[in-house]
Amino acid sequence: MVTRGNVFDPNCPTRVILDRIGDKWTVLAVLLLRDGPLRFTELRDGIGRVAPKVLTQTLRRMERDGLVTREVFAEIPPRVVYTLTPLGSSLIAPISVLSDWAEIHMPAITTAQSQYDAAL
Amino acid sequence: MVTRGNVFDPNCPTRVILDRIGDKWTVLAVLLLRDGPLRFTELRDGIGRVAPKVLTQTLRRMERDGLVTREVFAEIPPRVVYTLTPLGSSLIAPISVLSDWAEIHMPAITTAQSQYDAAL
DNA sequence: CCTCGACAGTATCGATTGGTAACTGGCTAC
DNA sequence: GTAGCCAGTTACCAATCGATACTGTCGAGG
Repeated sequence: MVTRGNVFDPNCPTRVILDRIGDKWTVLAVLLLRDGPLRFTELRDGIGRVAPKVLTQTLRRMERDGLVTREVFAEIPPRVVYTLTPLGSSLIAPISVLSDWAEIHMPAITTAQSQYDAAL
Repeated sequence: MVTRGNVFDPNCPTRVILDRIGDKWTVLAVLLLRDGPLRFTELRDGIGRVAPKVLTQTLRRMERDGLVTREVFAEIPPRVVYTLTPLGSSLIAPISVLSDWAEIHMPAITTAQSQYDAAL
């Protein structure tokens, strides 16, 4: 018997974790960092349209959760590099499965939506 | 070459879908419905602490996305049964992987958090 | 000399959401 | 007769999201 949380217990921290790793920006950040460390602007540009404030919040949370490391180089101009930790890397597989699902089933969902909307 | 979305395109609907299926309540609802159809209160009680309004919103969204069907029996007291569609069932595997990850790595994350908080 | 841009963010302000508490109607059980 | 079940809805409030503007330091260009 392994020590293990239970997502159906509202007081269990897995609830928070599940919400955290299901976060849109977190998912995209993990997928981008899959191929190696990136800088702040590289993440921002890779994600596309994200306010810097929100990206900072996301990355700080991920750092706190032990998913990424944040290395600051005291240079001019400043350089900050984000790297996946082993814990963060272990998320790549589950998240890739999820994003694959989203990409593959997108047409089915959009048609379901238009059917639903047309039935009103 | 299969028609397929790209989560890194901000204009692609996969963005929305990724956010939708990563939603806390959606994940829990899918996991609960894995073993068969459930009624509204069964879902509410299974999830634990969710406001009825929020659960309704979640279920309507899932219905619109084609993940669940909503059957209303015009009885007294009213009875509404939610069932996973094949599309919704195809989400079970990815989501189970995610929730397993959360349950297994919960200790690692909580220790990472306390280390981070202690370092301030 | 003076301004412009890069970088990694912060500050500020609305708009949008997420969530809580209270209410609905029709019945049934106490 | 009043209390509760069922599946929600309504009114309201707090937290969050997102867009825009700004910071400080430096090198490059005119």
